[in-house]
Amino acid sequence: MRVIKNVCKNDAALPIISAMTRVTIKDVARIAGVSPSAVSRVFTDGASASEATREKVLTVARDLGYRPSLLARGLVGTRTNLVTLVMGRMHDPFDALFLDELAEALAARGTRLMLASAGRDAAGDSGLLQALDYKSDAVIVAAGTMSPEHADLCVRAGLPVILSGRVLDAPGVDSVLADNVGGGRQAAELLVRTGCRRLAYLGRGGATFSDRERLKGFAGAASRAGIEVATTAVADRDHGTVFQAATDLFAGPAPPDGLFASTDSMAIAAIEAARAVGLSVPDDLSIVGFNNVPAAAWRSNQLTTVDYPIAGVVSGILDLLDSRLADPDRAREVRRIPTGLVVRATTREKHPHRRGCP
Amino acid sequence: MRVIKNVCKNDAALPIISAMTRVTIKDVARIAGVSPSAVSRVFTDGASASEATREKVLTVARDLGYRPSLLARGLVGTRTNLVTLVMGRMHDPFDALFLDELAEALAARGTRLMLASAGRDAAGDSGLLQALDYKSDAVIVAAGTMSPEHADLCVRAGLPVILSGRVLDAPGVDSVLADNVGGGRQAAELLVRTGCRRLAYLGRGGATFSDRERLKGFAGAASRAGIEVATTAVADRDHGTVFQAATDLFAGPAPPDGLFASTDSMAIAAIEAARAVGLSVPDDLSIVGFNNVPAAAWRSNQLTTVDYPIAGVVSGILDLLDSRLADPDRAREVRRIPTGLVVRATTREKHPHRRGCP
DNA sequence: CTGAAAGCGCTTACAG
DNA sequence: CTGAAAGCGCTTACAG
Repeated sequence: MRVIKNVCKNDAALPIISAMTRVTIKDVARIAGVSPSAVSRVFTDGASASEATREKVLTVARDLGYRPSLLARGLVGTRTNLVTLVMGRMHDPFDALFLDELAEALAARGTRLMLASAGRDAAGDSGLLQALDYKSDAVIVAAGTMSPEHADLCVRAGLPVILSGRVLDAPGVDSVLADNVGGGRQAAELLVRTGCRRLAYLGRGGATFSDRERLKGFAGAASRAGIEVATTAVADRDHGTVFQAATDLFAGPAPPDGLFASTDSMAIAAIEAARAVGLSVPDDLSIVGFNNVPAAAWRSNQLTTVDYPIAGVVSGILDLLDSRLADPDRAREVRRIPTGLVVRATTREKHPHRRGCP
Repeated sequence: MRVIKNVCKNDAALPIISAMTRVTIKDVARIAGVSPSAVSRVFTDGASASEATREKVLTVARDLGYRPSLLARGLVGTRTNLVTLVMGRMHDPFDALFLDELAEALAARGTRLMLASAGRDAAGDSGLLQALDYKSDAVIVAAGTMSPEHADLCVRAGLPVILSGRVLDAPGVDSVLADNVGGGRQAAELLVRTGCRRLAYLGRGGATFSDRERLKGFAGAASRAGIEVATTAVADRDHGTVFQAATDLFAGPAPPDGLFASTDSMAIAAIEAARAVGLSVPDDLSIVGFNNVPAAAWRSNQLTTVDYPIAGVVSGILDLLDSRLADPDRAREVRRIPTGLVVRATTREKHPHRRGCP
């Protein structure tokens, strides 16, 4: 390798990067007339280096186009500034919103992001291993169900695990999530308040953590109002499947007058199903979604929904990341970010049945 | 560090990973009674090791929970099996579809994916630098506009650059993209064929590479049919902004009877605008989108659109990646993947004005 | 097939 | 403030 160094001279006025040959700390040290240690210190925040040295090194580094190898740094250093995110397939527009916000926030603080698909193994443990293999500072798990065993393995290995959107009662494993239970409650209270009496929940049949929590909050609040919730479960979150399930529900023997869907995507499919069977929304049927994705605001949907506090969840994750890195032994923390209701046109005005009351 | 090794004994029947202490190749070598080189060979495909050695090493490695450090491997080896993807903000559902497919395809071949936001700098050069810093096998650029200078820098440094959705005429820089021009042509031909005569293009005003190409194909085919295309540009791709622009266009002095939008998202906003101003789609106005995102198929949209061949583009990228790694000096290649037309309900039946002809 | 040695590019105590 | 030395965890020629 070294043999061909400089065989191919630069012909342009660009940094002197010979083909295939990386500029190393030694090159900079040699040309600047200092030791590699000195160069290293100049590139390390808070390390001691005289102004003269700093200037010499910086100049040479710039001229040579030197950049410290993150691989070498990671190998020897204690922190890599790298975080691994375990995600599932991004089948819902919401997933992109979340990833976008997280990626942006991490980039803003100079943290690199590596992706690992939860993919085949439900536990997403291949993602954890990948995080370990690259010595990630932490792994953020936003998909699948993590087993306590795997979580424990990571924590022992010194890899902080932060769960997004799910909770695991394992020592050292932090969680950040939207207050799904609260959001479900808000949905139920809105529907009840606006006169709905036959409430239904359209969800994944408990297939995901969020789905279970949202139903719990919804059913709980409904129950307090003396209403029992009918649930419809759909195996696949695909639009067509949900549309069909909703159509069956609406055309069935006990159609609801108030529906809460696990996600906006499902709620939108329900709106279309309502139209298909000739139900008027919100006159015959009120619908509430969850997430507040852009499509919820579209003119043809105007979906009332529970707003997922993405920014809050993301900053919660960064917060917990910092805290955990600062103190690896701190107690686990679960942070639930409050949701808000965004009332649009798929629910009725307040108190329609109280019209005329004082 | 080493001092605390084994201070905290394992209490469970899990691999022996002492707190904070990584199992290294030396540990495995020592316990297996072989040299580190031997262990390395066992973990290297196609390296020579006797069956006895292999078995011993593998057993010990499993018991100890040993995994080769990718950092160390990357530092010393010639390939890292790591690819960096430069993406912009994921404001369109399409972005998630693409990333999802790419991530899945890379994972399937055992390649790790690192994310770099194009973010602030339009050139996305920070992403390139990040790719360099981690010794990525290649960088896939799917956002922003890359300057020839930066591309050249990467190629010189031995970092293959693969452009997705854009083309750059620089040596060694490969590209894969949907045939935008062809797609635009298909849209125009469909509209003309179904009787539209006043064609309009709703796009980003040439802000992106795709936008320019789609308009080019559309306007070219329209021109061959003797029709001049009116273009409407929108600065922000936000739904509300597009809705307003489309409303203005439709309510303006020269409303079109056939509209081609740069993306499905924009086309859907246009559908809603048409409804808002009382235009009937497709009777008064035909609309064609681009991408074929899930929402295009929704009952309330039923959007006729040009299908973006995501799978084809992704496999093209992997293909070019392999080729480039196998032969770094090969000529640059631009691969355009054919698009297809998905005809739904926002365009008319064929030849409505020829009704009665033989 | 196998091990000793050198090296990847960097940082971290350690003396000065 | 500075440099020599050791080491991070691995692989790659090089002899055997």
